[in-house]
Amino acid sequence: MVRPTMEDVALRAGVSRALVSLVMRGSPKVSEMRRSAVLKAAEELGYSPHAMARSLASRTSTVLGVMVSDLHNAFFAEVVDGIDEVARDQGFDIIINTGGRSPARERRALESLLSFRPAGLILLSPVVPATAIGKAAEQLPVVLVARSSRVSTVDTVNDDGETGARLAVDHLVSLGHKRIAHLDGGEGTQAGPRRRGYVAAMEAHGLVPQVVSSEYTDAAGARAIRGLLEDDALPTAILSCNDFNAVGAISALEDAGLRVPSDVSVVGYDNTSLAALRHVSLTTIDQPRAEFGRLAADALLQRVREERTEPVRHLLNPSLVVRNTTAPPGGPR
Amino acid sequence: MVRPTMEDVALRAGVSRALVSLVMRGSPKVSEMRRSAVLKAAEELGYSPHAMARSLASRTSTVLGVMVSDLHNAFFAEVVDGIDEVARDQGFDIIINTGGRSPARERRALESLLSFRPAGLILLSPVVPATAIGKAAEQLPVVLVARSSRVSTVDTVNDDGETGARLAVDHLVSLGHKRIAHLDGGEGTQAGPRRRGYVAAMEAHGLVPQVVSSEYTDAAGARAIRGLLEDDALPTAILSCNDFNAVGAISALEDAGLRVPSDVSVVGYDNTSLAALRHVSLTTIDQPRAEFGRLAADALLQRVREERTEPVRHLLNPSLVVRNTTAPPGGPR
DNA sequence: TCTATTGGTTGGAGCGCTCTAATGCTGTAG
DNA sequence: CTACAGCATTAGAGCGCTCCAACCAATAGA
Repeated sequence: MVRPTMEDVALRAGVSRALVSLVMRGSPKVSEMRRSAVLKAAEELGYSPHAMARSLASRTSTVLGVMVSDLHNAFFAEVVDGIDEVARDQGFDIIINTGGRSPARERRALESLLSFRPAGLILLSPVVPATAIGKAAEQLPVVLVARSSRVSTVDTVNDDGETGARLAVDHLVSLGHKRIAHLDGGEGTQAGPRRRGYVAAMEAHGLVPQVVSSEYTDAAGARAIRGLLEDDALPTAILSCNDFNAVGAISALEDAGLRVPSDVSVVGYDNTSLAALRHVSLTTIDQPRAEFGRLAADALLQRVREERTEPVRHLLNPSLVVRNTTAPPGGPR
Repeated sequence: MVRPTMEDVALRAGVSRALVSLVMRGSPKVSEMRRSAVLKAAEELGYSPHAMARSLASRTSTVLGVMVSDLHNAFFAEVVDGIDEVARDQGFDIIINTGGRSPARERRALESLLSFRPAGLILLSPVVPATAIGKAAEQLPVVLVARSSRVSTVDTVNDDGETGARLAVDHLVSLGHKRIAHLDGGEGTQAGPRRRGYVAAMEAHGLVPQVVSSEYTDAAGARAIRGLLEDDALPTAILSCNDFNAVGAISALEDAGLRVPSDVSVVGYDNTSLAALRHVSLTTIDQPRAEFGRLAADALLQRVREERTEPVRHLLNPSLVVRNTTAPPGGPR
């Protein structure tokens, strides 16, 4: 249970600790003879460098901290894939932590991440107050994904929710829909842009927006539909704030004896794996998630290397994915 | 961008570095006066301890490493919740890393985790070879979740797949089903026990098992059903190897004009959030995921504290969750 | 022959912290 | 008055590593 140190390797290879250090860091100024002797000794002892001691001594770090606000959401998994890809490529490791959507837990997770003194931090849709983010940004480079910031030392990567909502409305209008309601995401991240995009697109088509208050869950989607049914205000098409909400909406529509898409069309947002299930087969808006991760990691590494000081604000274009929950009003011909 | 050190705090509070160290570790042998002076200085400077330096100096760690084989699977998120709960409770932090189901990436993730010299390691359904796990277990306590091991220094936490499959069969039989097929998980983890449990339960009821080769995806579930339809061998009930497979099966059944559960009953396995969606509302087998995490963390911490040396093998009982995809054959009365 | 130069190698300081042993400082007993 | 606890406090070594300056051949240039 006790790992060998550089000293042990040096002793075994008959060289100095400093030389072992050079070999471990792949320095070119080591003779081939010594290098192989050191590597052999390291191999035999099962030695691997102590990341913390290294980073303590070098006053640098090859670790990027990633705070995932919600591990349950597969959305973030794909962003992490993108981050990981770029990080690994550039010789950085990542460590992940999660706050479970609770500000208190997230704060703790942040503290924990910071205590490792990583080279930089990527926060995926954080729920902590902006001040906490600002404080972290004073200590190291920070990149935000799926949350905006005005702090000039913080880079951000977001999708263009307005464009996404417009794509959905355009699609529905092109099918012939005129009465299109939006089930709103309330306080959720990105709910604002999506709502604004929806309203703007409706008005651009000369249609009357109908924003229905809802949330990012399937229960909320179902509830919103039941409300519309009671008020006799059901439109011919629904644009949900996200896929979960859309699936809840579909379920409530079917419960009421209505068919999707013959009677009502439904569009989700996010293109989660859920939407792709044949059983659901939801028309939705796709965000380039892995690209989010890649851009975030790129931006962070630029800051780490001090190649840039002015903030970057990535706004990525979403795209429409047409599946089987949208059709012309009155059903497919 | 430069964080204050203990020295800075000491200077500001007019005490020695050692005293600051005592305060930071909550030692009782510090006068109230000095303590508050130190805390005030720390607060003013925005000081927080350097976890790596601390662990280097103390030769101990308060960090638990968690390797999640697949971040895309929400199953693991709930296990992590359980781990986090226990760890936090006992003053430990967790750092997460992922291997994305690729042995090579996972190996690297493991190395990275080890380089932080955590107090212990929890591996969630790892895909690396047993030898790699054994090697890690020589250096620190290791607990495996959703994967078994015969190494005596490694603890394991698994669900009892045989019992779970039996619960499902019993449920279907009690509804009156006699022809029940199992869509098999192939090489997937836990597929074996589930298959064995299914076969044993069928035989216990005097019924003929029908194992259909499939996989842990919704496409595979659909494919298996299409095969059964072609062969004209469709039973009245299906036990899928997991929820995704079950949803694929349902979708293929509906495509063929059959109704679930009137014509065919379907049972999933895992009780993922997918199963709970009203639109799916899948009868399934629930595993106590958070409990997995809690038990894993408990077991690990026991090893870390050297309270135990003989291995622990937790085998948790799953439970049946009845929703709307099962009914008596011939439809609900 | 003597001095530069080069490339490989090494000792030692120091990163931010913990921990042990020693220190100073009361207060009380002998 | 000295002795000795008992407590709060501190100096200093050391955790495993990096990095700098110094060092030491061996070769090249004068």
